[in-house]
Amino acid sequence: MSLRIALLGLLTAYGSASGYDLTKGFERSVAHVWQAGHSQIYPELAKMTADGLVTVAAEGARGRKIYSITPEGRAELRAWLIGHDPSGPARSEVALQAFLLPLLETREALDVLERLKTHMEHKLAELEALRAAKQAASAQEGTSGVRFGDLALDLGLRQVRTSLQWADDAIAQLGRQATTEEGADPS
Amino acid sequence: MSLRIALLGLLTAYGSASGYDLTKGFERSVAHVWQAGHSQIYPELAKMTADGLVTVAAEGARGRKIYSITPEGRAELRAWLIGHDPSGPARSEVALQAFLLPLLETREALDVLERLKTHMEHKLAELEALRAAKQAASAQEGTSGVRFGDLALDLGLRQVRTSLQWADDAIAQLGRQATTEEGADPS
DNA sequence: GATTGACATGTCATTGCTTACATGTCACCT
DNA sequence: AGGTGACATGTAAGCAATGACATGTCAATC
Repeated sequence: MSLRIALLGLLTAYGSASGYDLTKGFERSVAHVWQAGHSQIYPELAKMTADGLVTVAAEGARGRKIYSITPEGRAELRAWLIGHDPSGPARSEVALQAFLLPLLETREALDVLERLKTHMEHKLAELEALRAAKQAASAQEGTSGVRFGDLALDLGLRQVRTSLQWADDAIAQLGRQATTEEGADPS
Repeated sequence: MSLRIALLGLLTAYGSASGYDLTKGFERSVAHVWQAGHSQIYPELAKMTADGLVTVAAEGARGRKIYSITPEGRAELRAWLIGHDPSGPARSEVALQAFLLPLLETREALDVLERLKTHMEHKLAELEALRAAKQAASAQEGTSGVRFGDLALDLGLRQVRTSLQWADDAIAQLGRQATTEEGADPS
């Protein structure tokens, strides 16, 4: 269901777009919020056309099909935004690793945490680059107010920073434990 | 793959357990980290038995099968913890709603944010209850140090708090925008 | 003229996951 | 004796998602 919504949202933002454009859109702006490859997008667009949520407005060069959203599509999107209670299945590989970490020896656990931290630093850098790019783009036009995707980007940035902090604190905590263990048990 | 890991992890923690026990375990402790119903767990246990990662150690009353982890299973779990780079597909319905929020009118967007906030407050309460229960349990025994699931619970709590903060700030920001709009356009 | 690479759209097999169906045991209460 | 509800294990249909396969156009470079 959510894939449909994401597509309808992008289509609203773009006015009209091809499957290819939307695939690129997923790689860029929405990537940190929802993911989908072209092999999922093309069939979904076909289904949505059959359901009357989008239409092929025009066909361009190289078999390019340009979709645009229909009133039914707009209604569907609106209804989801207003009425949908997010219950997204909590599935996080990072959290799972964190959960199981005490199964490892302290040294090994520290290594894993360091790797996780590096990973998060990369992600933070990506998101900050994205924000910088957005700000540069919006400075050119005189647009003001909250723009498409801004709130989600802010949320993403905050969450990555929180995760980083957690990793730091977890490393410190395990580090303390390791040294007291050494002191208590100098084998 | 991650389901296998979660099962191996729980099995290590419990020593040995039936499919039913593991299903309950998913509802309780791991719920905020990974989810799975019994219809996914039973077949997976069968496959893992075939692959030699677990064995049926005993059969109890009511057809109860008690599984325990094998050395191969332990190795698999260890290898994943140490070597797996978490790349978990970023798919969050909350973030998607946040992303698309500017498509709504300010008033409607504020309503959605309030609902999200309530939702997050419930989740926060759940996690805090879980933490309280854990602390009570560990106070009875004299266990010290970092326990199974503690780090993940801490991460979860921090992330929910961050999300709540974000919601509050987003509400404030949209609220300001709404009042300036009224002032500029008193139709 | 040939190759490279971005553009552009699709299918298919497999795996993961959800929901519903289906069956049966055992303890306790009435 | 019958009902309820926790215990216990499975199967099957169908949707969602991934990764690999497959095909073809067009512009620019070599």
